[in-house]
Amino acid sequence: MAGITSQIITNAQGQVIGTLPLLLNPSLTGATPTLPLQGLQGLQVQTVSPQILFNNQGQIIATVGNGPATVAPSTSVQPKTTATSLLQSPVVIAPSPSVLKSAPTLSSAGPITCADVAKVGQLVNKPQPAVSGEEGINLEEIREFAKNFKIRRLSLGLTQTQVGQALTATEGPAYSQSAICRFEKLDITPKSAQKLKPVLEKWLAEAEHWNQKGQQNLMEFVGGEPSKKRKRRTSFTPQAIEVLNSYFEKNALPTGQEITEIARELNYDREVVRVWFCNRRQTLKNTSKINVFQAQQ
DNA sequence: ATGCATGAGGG
DNA sequence: CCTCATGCATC
Repeated sequence: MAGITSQIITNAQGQVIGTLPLLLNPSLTGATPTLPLQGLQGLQVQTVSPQILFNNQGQIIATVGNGPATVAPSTSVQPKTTATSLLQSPVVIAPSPSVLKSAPTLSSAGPITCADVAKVGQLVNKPQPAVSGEEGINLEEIREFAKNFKIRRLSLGLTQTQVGQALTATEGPAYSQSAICRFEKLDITPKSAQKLKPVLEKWLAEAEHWNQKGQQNLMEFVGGEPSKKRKRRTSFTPQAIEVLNSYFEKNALPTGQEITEIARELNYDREVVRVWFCNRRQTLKNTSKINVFQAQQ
């Protein structure tokens, strides 16, 4: 059809609303992700350009502007992409050797920065204290990946739940649908996001690889096991929530005795009230961190 | 997508 | 007990 080289489709807000499946490039079989992309943040783009986005199940999950204006003939119109640039040739980056097998089982997720990758020759002390501690995480990189992850996940026709199940089935860190959701929304602390990123990146690379060999390989992988049961979630009444919130505003960290009193007043289990405060504080923090990412929907 | 629950780690 | 990272359960 059209041999136009299109890339990520973004809207005026800089949000990605569509992309192209990268299954049509013959030369990239497993060397696409986990690439040491430096200045370029466009690992999501390849060549080709269908106007319909469909997953490996043959389902159409999105249409890339079914109008005659989205994909202009020779005008690679670029609405307002904030970061992603389209300076990418049809050829893939490089046959990254063994970058695919990394085991970030725990923290210490090396804050590999663009600069570091560029100097893989010597690998000396990193003169970059910028990436350290709590607020030294590569936020924009994570943000970029989160956005990408979702697009590619959808291209594979997988739901957050399936990814979670697959992640649990595979070796390595396991995560749930909740985690996937929160990651995509960046409704987590930068630290968590940084830890999750390599895991998802690796998994996604493999998933795309299997997808090329046949969707069945991919699907058999997405198994899923039943799960354990747990205490039923307490549901506070709107009134109780109001009272709790008012207390929280006055004091987000009530003492044990105060908690006891509040619990008695509302007639809820003391432990439940205590946990409510804990969660409230945590939610507040995570919500605040979002501003750091400043990229919510 | 989000609320409450769980558990590990730290004091 | 708290914080934090996560997840089951539920909206």
